Amino acid sequence: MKNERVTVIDIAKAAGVSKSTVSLVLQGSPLVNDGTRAKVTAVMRELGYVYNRGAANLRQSSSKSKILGVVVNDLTNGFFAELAVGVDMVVQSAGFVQFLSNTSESLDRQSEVIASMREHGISGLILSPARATTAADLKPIVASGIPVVVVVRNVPGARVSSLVSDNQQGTFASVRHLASLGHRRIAFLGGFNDTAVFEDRLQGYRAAMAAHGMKPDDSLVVPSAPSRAGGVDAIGRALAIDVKPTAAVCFNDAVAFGVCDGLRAKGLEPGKDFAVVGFDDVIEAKTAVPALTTISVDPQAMGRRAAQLLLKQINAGKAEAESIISSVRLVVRSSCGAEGADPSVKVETGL
Amino acid sequence: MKNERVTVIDIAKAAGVSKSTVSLVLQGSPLVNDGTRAKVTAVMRELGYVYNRGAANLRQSSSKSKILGVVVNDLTNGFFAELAVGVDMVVQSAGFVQFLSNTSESLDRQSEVIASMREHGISGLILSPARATTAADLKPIVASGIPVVVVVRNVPGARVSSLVSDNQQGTFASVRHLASLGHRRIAFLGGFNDTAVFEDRLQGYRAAMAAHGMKPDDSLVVPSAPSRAGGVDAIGRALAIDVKPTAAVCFNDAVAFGVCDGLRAKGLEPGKDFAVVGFDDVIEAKTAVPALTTISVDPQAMGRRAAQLLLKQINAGKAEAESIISSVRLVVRSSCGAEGADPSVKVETGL
DNA sequence: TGACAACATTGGAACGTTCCAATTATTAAC
DNA sequence: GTTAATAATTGGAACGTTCCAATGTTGTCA
Repeated sequence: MKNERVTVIDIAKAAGVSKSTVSLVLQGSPLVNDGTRAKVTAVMRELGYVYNRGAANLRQSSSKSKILGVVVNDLTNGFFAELAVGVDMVVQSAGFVQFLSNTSESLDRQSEVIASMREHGISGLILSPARATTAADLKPIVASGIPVVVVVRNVPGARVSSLVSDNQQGTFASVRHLASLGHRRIAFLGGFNDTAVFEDRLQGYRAAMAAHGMKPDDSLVVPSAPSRAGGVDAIGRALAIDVKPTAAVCFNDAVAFGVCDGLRAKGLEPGKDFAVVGFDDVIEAKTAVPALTTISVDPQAMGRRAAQLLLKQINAGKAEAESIISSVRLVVRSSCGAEGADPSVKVETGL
Repeated sequence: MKNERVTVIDIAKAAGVSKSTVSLVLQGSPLVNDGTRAKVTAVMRELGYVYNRGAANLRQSSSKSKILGVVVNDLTNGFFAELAVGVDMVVQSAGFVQFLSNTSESLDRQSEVIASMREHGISGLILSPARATTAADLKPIVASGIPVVVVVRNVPGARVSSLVSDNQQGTFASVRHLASLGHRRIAFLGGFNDTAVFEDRLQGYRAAMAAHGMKPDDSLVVPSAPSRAGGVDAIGRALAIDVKPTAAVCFNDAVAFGVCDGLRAKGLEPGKDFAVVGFDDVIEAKTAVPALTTISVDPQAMGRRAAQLLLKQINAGKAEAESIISSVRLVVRSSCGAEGADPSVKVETGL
């Protein structure tokens, strides 16, 4: 009972039909008589038959393996865990199963796991790329014709589909909200200024500043590491300029928390003496003191959407690259000093 | 370049050897001449050959598929995401790849994903079982001889290996710590009293109470839903008894947060007027106000350990069931009213 | 020169499935 | 009662690899 696999031939013998008929039953073909189908399925159950997809894949085109690859850059980050759960939902209900691997931002690991997944015959890949991933890194898998959907971070120049959140819209909404509260000196704090995400968020900030009649002032833009420590640093520098800001749009929530720390260290109360807005809506944003006003991106919905897009491409048989920008919404809490003050600026999430 | 797979035969032709030799190279056999090996690998690189593990698995014993299954009950919970990352680390460095699926506590989904993974030929399974999983649910996969390691929650009666955290030791340490701070009336709050985990934690609590000369008093044990709302409820009932407790060991961190809420609602300040200890050390425990004193279980280390155990069993070829209890440690913060007061009670994590 | 290792290489069968073309059984039509 | 059409079933080749037994190639020694 332990060593011997039950195969389609064993079933055939026991049911008194040929292996071809069993195969037909397995695929739910309408060609086979209802009586035989019933007998065959009964025998399968009785003998404890387990379908061997490996063997099936060998014969069929590899795009029918019913395996997806999911590669994320940091699974310890709640954002990506949620994303993975979203993917998992639609993957499961489509009868697929997913390889999931973590790269910890390492390009080498990323290449390795993608290669390994290819050997196992994935029919598509969802990738949240490690930092500094280039189109060249994706070349092999793209050339093989396996559909790829890149999420969260774009890979410029790669001929793959992408699904990123609307960074510009996000910071635009943040600035608009702060402006509606009367702020005129609004800083943009944190983030490495050599990344595409930074560029997008900064652009949304600048557009909104212009749209609300504030003249551009680059001394208000203070990059830093996209971390809590970076936030402390950035607010320190921002408060050292001539005409001090009264509010800040931060690169992400981690920076925003750091900004709050830095403000308190200078005797200022975030949400009261200075308005702070984050980006991401991490779990702590809700429970922190003060609760953080931020841009929410609903990673789980993004995961679902990415999986749907990928499955569509797999079924279509050809990878027509498609770019989707997923909308975001402003969540007003207390760190901006106006809890629930301006619900009109909410941008609804798409999907 | 898109449709045609490069096979071992193509390599053989191009390199002027037989497919058998190419296969030998693939397996790193010492039989093959260094010159030929070099030529073959060169040709493989040149033609962009991708090893087809599916075909290989067909020929080999299925325990060499280099695929592991990982099934968790709730990936949105940071605890399990960390666990998965731990598993991923050792899985990757062993050259394996993992299927990862989420069951959302659904037994049906759990059965489905395990069946699906079996069809894909996993050589082992790490399972964090959905609530109410029984030995019968695991029967098919256990009978097939595939090694299974159950983590976090035990499945009584199943002949599988298990790795759970030391629940008894955890609550024992909590009580000891509270006793060292002078508390005599210590309650045990929250948790469904029909689960094995509840039983374990309660037992540790009782043992410690006895060990520190406090007589058993079941009115101090107040079960509830293992959630924030359950905690509010439990502390309400606990404060209604004759001789009120002055401290509580909570079933988990969620309950502990609820207990803090409930205390404040009654005008009591947690950490000052009443000592609270949690269990799990979720991320928010550090940042909450007051920061939660709790029992930390290091899920990532648990994941690594589970994966190592499973790989060991796969390599051994036979599944000798093995039970490991992973030690935990008390993290003293401010909710117990004694930040850093008693470092001597720390229990070091194993591994 | 022949015998014997040691080393390299090889053809073919096997793994469990799908797919195709071919076959048989059943019914319908004239 | 023959033919045509439909329905149900079937054997065998194929998928890309591994493994086994067999073969070829050297070199060494008597």
